[in-house]
Amino acid sequence: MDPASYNVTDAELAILEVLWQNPGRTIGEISAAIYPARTTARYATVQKLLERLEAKGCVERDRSAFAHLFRARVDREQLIGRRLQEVAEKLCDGSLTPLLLHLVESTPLSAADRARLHQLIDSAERRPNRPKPS
Amino acid sequence: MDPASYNVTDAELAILEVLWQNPGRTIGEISAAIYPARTTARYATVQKLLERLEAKGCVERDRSAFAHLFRARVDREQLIGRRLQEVAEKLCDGSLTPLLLHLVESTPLSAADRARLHQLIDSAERRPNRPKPS
DNA sequence: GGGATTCTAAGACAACTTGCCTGAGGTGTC
DNA sequence: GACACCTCAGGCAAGTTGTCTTAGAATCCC
Repeated sequence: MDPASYNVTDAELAILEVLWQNPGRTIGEISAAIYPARTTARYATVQKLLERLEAKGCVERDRSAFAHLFRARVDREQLIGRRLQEVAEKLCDGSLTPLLLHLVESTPLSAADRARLHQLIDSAERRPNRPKPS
Repeated sequence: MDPASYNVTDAELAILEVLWQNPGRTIGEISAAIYPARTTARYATVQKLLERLEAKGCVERDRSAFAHLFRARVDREQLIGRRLQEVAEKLCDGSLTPLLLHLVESTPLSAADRARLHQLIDSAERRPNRPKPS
C-alpha cells in the first residue's frame, strides 16, 4: 500500500469516525468509544488499526505524551474524493464527469438541492480549478 | 457473495469490457482478446472469471452450443451506480446527494458540461423517480 | 476412424487483505 | 511493589483474487 492512498477498510473507517468527532484521543479512549467492554484484545485491535491508518497517512500520532494521542489527517470529503476517483479510474477512464452525470440522473433531488446545484455549477464557472473547502 | 451485488474485481472487469464491445463470445474468443498468446492456462483463467461473474449475475451463459456463449447482463452504468451506492453507504449514511455536491465542487467542467447539467437538473424536477436509461 | 484441437468441469494454489488476538515488556501511580 | 495502563512485535484464521493443472468429453479435419 503506497502512502496517501487513503484506502481505508471498514474497521479503519470506524476509527476515523471516532477521531473526526473527538480529535486527539488515546487508543484506550478510541477503543472504549467503539467497543463497550474494554478488553486487552479489543485494545490491541484498535492499536493495530491505528498503526495501519498511520502507515497510510490517514492518522497522525503525537508521541510526546506517555499515551500517544491520535488525530485524523484526512477528513470525510477527502475520503469521498478518493473513492470517487477510484470509481472514475476503473469505470470511466479517469474522468469524473460521467459520475456526475450519472448522479444527476439517478438521484432524487429536493427543490432546495436543485437550487443549490444550479448555484454551485455557476460558481464553478468562475472557479475552474479545485477550490479550497474553506 | 450474494447475487446481484455486482462486486466486480479488476480482472473480471476486463472481461466485461470485452463482452460490452463484443456480445455473445466464447471463452476462447474472450481469452484471445485479453491475452495475446492463447495458452491453456490463460483460457482456464478466463473460464474461472466468467464462472464467478455468472455467480454474481453479471454475465449470462448460453449453453445451447458446444462452446458456451457469454453475454454481459450488466452495463457500465449499472456498475457505476453500484459503486457510487457503496461509497454513499460507507461514507455518507447512504445518501447520494453529498457525492453529487462533492463532484460539482471538485470536477472541472466545460461550458457544455455546465449547460448539460443545468438541463438535466431541470428535467429531474419533472421526473422525481429513477428514469429508464432509454 | 483416428489424431489433433477445442471445449467443460473441478479444484488446487500462492499471495494478499482484513479483522482480531497473544505475549513480552515499559511507565506511571498509589 | 502491586496494579493499571501503555507500547511494540508478531501470529493467525478466514476470505479474496488471480492464476494454473488436470481429467475427460465433444468436435473437427484429413
